[in-house]
Amino acid sequence: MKILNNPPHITEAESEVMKLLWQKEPLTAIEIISKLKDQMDWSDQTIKTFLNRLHKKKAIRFEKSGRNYLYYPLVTYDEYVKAANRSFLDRMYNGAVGMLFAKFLEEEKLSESEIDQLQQLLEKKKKGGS
Amino acid sequence: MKILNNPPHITEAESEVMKLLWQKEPLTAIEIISKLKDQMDWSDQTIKTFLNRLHKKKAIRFEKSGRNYLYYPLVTYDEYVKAANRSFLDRMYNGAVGMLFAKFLEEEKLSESEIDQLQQLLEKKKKGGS
DNA sequence: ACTCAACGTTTACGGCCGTAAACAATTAGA
DNA sequence: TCTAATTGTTTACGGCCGTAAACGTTGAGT
Repeated sequence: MKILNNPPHITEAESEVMKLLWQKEPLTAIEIISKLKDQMDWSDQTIKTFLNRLHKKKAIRFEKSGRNYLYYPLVTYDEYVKAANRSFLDRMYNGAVGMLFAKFLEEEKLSESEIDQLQQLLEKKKKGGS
Repeated sequence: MKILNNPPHITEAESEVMKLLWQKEPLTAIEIISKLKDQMDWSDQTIKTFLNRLHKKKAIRFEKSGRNYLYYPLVTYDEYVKAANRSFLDRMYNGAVGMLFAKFLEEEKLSESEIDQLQQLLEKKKKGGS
């Protein structure tokens, strides 16, 4: 019995709206619009479009409380990241996580402490590995 | 003095053409078209379009040798993967490799041997870290 | 010299995405 | 009750992408 369907696809611009909602929920339209207007240099109309599209694809919902509309995310950050990761992993590495790690390790410089952290994560994974 | 510009953006469909060329170079148009026709169920025209677009964006080049056209990649697989990785890393994790690793480790199951392999890679990185 | 096949080039078209204007509805306050 | 502000909805438009038809060129063989 499958309950959770795949989260809807959230585009990069739309994700800016979601990021706000993942930080604090709910937000009013004014809050969302004014913040993104600054940060992203978007017009109000543009932001309204994204809110509308996100609503249509059921990534957010809103309630009206008097004159204010309150926005809530319906897709969690984790669902979003997970879906994006999966899709990238499949596209680029045919699902082979090992390959992905190897490539990133080869390309990106990691500080010693980052490496230590990863080693600890791997150790934990080895034991409790869920 | 900058010599290498960023590689052009190669879309998913286009990458199917590139994959062939990364396996064996050069290839003739017939080879490319007939292979993708089967594998991808694309029409000849579609494949020609991709060849053309890839050429326009300088991801491939071709030579005419008599009646045959020979295709060569201009973008290497490594450049392609590297650019895609960078772009994904920036988009999703703001460039923080550590975060990316943590998320993938959390989500994907790794076999014990894969974990061992990664640990070795990390060890090597720690010492010789290029 | 002419024709057919092998290729490249141009044009097209619907869908998604970033961007935004214009229109509609509703409600708090004058 | 009228108005202005707040917010949602509809429509638009150019660019990229997947998909493909139509057209043009050139060279090998007749």
